[in-house]
Amino acid sequence: MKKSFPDRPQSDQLSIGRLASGSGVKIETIRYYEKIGMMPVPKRSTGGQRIYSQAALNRLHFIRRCRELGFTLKEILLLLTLDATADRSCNEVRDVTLTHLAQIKRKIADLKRMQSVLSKLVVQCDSGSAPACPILEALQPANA
Amino acid sequence: MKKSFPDRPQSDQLSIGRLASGSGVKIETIRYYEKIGMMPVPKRSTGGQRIYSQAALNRLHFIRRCRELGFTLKEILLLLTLDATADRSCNEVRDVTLTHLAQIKRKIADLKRMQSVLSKLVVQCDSGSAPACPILEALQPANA
DNA sequence: AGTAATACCTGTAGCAACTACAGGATCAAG
DNA sequence: CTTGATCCTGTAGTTGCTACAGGTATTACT
Repeated sequence: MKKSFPDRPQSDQLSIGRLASGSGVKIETIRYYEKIGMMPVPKRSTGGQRIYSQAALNRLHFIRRCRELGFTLKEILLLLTLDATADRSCNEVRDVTLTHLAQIKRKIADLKRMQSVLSKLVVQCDSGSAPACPILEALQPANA
Repeated sequence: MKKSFPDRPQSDQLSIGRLASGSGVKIETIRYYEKIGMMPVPKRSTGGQRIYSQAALNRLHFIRRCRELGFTLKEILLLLTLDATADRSCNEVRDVTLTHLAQIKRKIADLKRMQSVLSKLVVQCDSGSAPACPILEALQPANA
């Protein structure tokens, strides 16, 4: 009775390949996520291949976006479980995000310091005023 | 004739512990560096314990500073061999550094983007104007 | 229906740059 | 001479993947 396409049995039945191309997460990474418990264990075809639902795609999207924003998998798992818990978890989500934001700010500050140090060294290098390489000299413990 | 201290046999003879405390690099890390060829194989005492020279301390210092500036071990090894090669290696050192600087700039830009996205989300959260958690919603693929 | 080209499977090992044991041996000091 | 600190080797864990190898399933085409 159901007019299901043979190649796309149901619109919410996805092979791992489709899930990968649909989410921008590589196949190996999806299997890895399954292994470490980031993604639930999916159904299998009679031949043993993984079959995913739309919900899996949503979850993967969420994970990918969070990763792009620099969240660790642990943090993302926390966000996902908070999401499932629902209720007044908003504050906790906000806390996770704020903590993460603080880390980002620290990293930016660190990188800027590096940038400034290295830029100065390169400028000295460019001026060609030094007899030896000023970069190497600057990194030496002293002129021992 | 030499008035050498028993606990510091020669001023340039260092145990791995002293090398560690003197350089700020942990003992395990020093052994790891030896294993992967970042640090040369040191002499040993009759009992088999590692004995380092001042030169080893200098090298470790150099490595640590470069690490603090975000260079990878591979890059540092390159810098060290360039240093040994001496000659007109200054340009090559400059190239390594410039490449690294470009990477740093890219990282800063990425982090700033993250920061801006996350900050906006938290602000929405703070306003309390949303019915559900705006952070989680924003990360969802759509309002499916 | 047959066959070839994909796509998928499991399991393992590798990457960077360490860190953390376990289970001993050695060394310095009282 | 004994205690306690330091050191030894070797292995496994961390994070977040990626890359095989060697085999099975599915799909597309004729």
